[in-house]
Amino acid sequence: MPQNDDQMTADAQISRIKPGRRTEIRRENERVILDAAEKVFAEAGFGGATMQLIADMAGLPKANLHYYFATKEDLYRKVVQQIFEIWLDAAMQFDDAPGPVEGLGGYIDAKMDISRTHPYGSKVWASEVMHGAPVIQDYLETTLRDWTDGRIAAIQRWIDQGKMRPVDPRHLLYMLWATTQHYADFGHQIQTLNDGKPLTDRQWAAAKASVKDLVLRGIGAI
Amino acid sequence: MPQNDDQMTADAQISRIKPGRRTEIRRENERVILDAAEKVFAEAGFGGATMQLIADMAGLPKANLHYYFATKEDLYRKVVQQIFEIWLDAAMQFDDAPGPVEGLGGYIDAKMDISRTHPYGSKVWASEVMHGAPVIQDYLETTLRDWTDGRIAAIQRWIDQGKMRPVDPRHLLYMLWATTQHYADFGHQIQTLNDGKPLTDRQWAAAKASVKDLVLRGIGAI
DNA sequence: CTTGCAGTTGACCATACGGTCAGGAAATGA
DNA sequence: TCATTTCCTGACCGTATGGTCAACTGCAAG
Repeated sequence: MPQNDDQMTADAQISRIKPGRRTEIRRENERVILDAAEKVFAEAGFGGATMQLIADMAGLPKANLHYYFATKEDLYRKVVQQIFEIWLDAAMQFDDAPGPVEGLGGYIDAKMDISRTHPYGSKVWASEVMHGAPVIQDYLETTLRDWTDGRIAAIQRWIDQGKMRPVDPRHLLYMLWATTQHYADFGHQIQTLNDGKPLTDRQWAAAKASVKDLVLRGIGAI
Repeated sequence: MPQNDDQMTADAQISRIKPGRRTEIRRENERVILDAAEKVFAEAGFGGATMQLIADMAGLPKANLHYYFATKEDLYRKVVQQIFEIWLDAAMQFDDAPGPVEGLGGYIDAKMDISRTHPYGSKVWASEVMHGAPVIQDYLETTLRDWTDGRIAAIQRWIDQGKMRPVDPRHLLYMLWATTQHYADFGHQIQTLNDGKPLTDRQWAAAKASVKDLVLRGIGAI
């Protein structure tokens, strides 16, 4: 979002905004390309995606993509990294929560929201992992592993404090990931089973409520 | 690698077995090709898979694949259909079960077993759905929809009979699919978080037990 | 205005891919 | 044995893809 402090009639003055025209162009184009790439990679897979398709969707000549991103792999890598960061941000919900109802409930809410707002990203992530994580293996082994260990400890603490039943924290986490991401990754199947129509706001709310209810009852936190 | 199953010794005698040599050759080769294709499609996606790769994995010349399967799409379609049938067979567990503990518990067991024995098939299915189900859309709209409606009715019956809490049967089904298939589709991630080693028999048993426990407690059937 | 650099793009290239085909090998039936 | 059908496969082809490049445009500093 560019800041338009004084929106005057002539754009000659407006063009002289803070971040500099050059940087602005670069940022905007990278944004457009990354968004197009995310969608195409999600819908066609890495192998099925073509630079031409991404270029068409971004409304730019193919050669221009290669000016901003050296190779197809490079572009793909940036897309996956971007998703990973969004995905990790949702994990914040977990921290400084007094108990499982707030911690896990908030985490489910956040992840369900991401499944709705970033379905393409979730699919790219899923596809990447399914293919053996060729470009994010190091993330899995460092960041994700550390994060997972930390949350398992947090859950174990809640168990020790008697705030929930003694369930295996690891498999509980897997269930959260699987269930919340399912609404993005298998969104097409869900839509087909919903008479071909996307879930309404009300249906999304019901989905969130169902997931939270099932999980929180399952761990005996309600 | 040329096929040299039985060299000169038993060749003449054994070749006169029941189903006819021709049919036998055809069946065996189709089997080998389908298995190789399932693995390659799962690991590389439809777009990333090449007929040459599948041929190499099957130990046959590429032209031979096109003798048995006209096009790449045709081969892919057969792979997906094969998976769909295995997947539907597991659904039998659901039928004529007196209550949710046997019905849902048995279904979870069956689907977890499939996730372990047919991880490639599960991934191909997931990939197909994520890409908008270009070749199995009709299956989703007919067979899968009918099956889903039937199971929802069965679950609702259990609810009406007071055998479980009143949860939304549809979202419960989604949770079962998501959770069980996660162990196949995200198997690489799970393995990475398990110190890079595949789950042992004991760990798989623990996973099954955790999933069943969480779900059956969640629906109040235990 | 001049110079220089970031951004833009049509045309082009080497490669790899899905698919074809002709002709040979092996099995089957009479 | 011979004729016919099925099976096998190296060589080949048109196309599409990722990537390159040289020429061009336009912004911005001196």
